[in-house]
Amino acid sequence: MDVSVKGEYALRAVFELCSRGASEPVKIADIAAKQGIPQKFLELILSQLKQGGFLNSRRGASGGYSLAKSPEDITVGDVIRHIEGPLATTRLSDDHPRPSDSPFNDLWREVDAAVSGVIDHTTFADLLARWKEKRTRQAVSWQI
Amino acid sequence: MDVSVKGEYALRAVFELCSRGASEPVKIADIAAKQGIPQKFLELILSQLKQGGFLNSRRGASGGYSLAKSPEDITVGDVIRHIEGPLATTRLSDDHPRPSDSPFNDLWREVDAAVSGVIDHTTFADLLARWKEKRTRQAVSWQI
DNA sequence: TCGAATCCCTATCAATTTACTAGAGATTCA
DNA sequence: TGAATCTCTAGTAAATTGATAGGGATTCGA
Repeated sequence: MDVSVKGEYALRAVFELCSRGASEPVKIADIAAKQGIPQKFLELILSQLKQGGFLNSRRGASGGYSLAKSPEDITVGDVIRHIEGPLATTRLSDDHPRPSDSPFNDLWREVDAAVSGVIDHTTFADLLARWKEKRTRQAVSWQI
Repeated sequence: MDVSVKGEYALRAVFELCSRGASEPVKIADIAAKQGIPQKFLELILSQLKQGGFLNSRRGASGGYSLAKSPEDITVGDVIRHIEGPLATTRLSDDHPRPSDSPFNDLWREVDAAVSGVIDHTTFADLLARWKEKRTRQAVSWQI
């Protein structure tokens, strides 16, 4: 699996929204600034995430984006696959076919399963929990 | 992990050499024909595999390529990494840095470990054994 | 109801990567 | 010697990536 910059921007944007609890819509400009993402590029990504049913949006003054699902119902795999398309380690195209009985087919299936095992079982609620726990551990070690 | 066409050609070429036992050097043209790989492209790949210490070569009439190691000493990971470079799911470049304490770093490490767990523990001897076993199972089911 | 703030949509683009191809040179062996 | 093979350096068309440009459509507040 290769996660493109765009893919990671999408994940960071969703994470940012998760980390703010539900509440008010957040402006693109705010997310862009907080996460260090080019704003115009982020616009495209957020719009795509909305198409995927991950986000809601509202226009106009005091508009912005908000989560359409709760963090425990969004997995990393969901977001990546929606942004990057299917995640096979080898894509078989019309131009580069591979015999259906190649010695590598089983191997690629194993790899794909291993990757899915991680990203499809990690929700943004998990990420947020780990993140918070990490931050508090750091805070404690500072005090010592 | 994304395996490029070039990467898979490299794997197929090594597999082809493994499947022929040791013996005589095999010509590029033969490997290309047997595996359906553009010959000139394969030349570059085989040369690169030689640089990596996987293959030996001999020029001239009756020349060709042969294995430099035995199949149980070559893993799929070795070959892919040598052809494709390091296999991180997200490469951090000068242009697209990520804070060293991003919430995703641990996740990417998990994914990389999961992938490595598969490809670094699969040798070409394994692939060959599985392949042979699969073929004989098919042969048996034909007879029934 | 006006207008400012925001999301929305389409188009374009430079740089890089990918998957090759071309052609000549260097070795080996018979 | 000369034919067969590997070796090396370029070049290249197509696709992808990571953006940018410039408006248009909504919404809300005053």
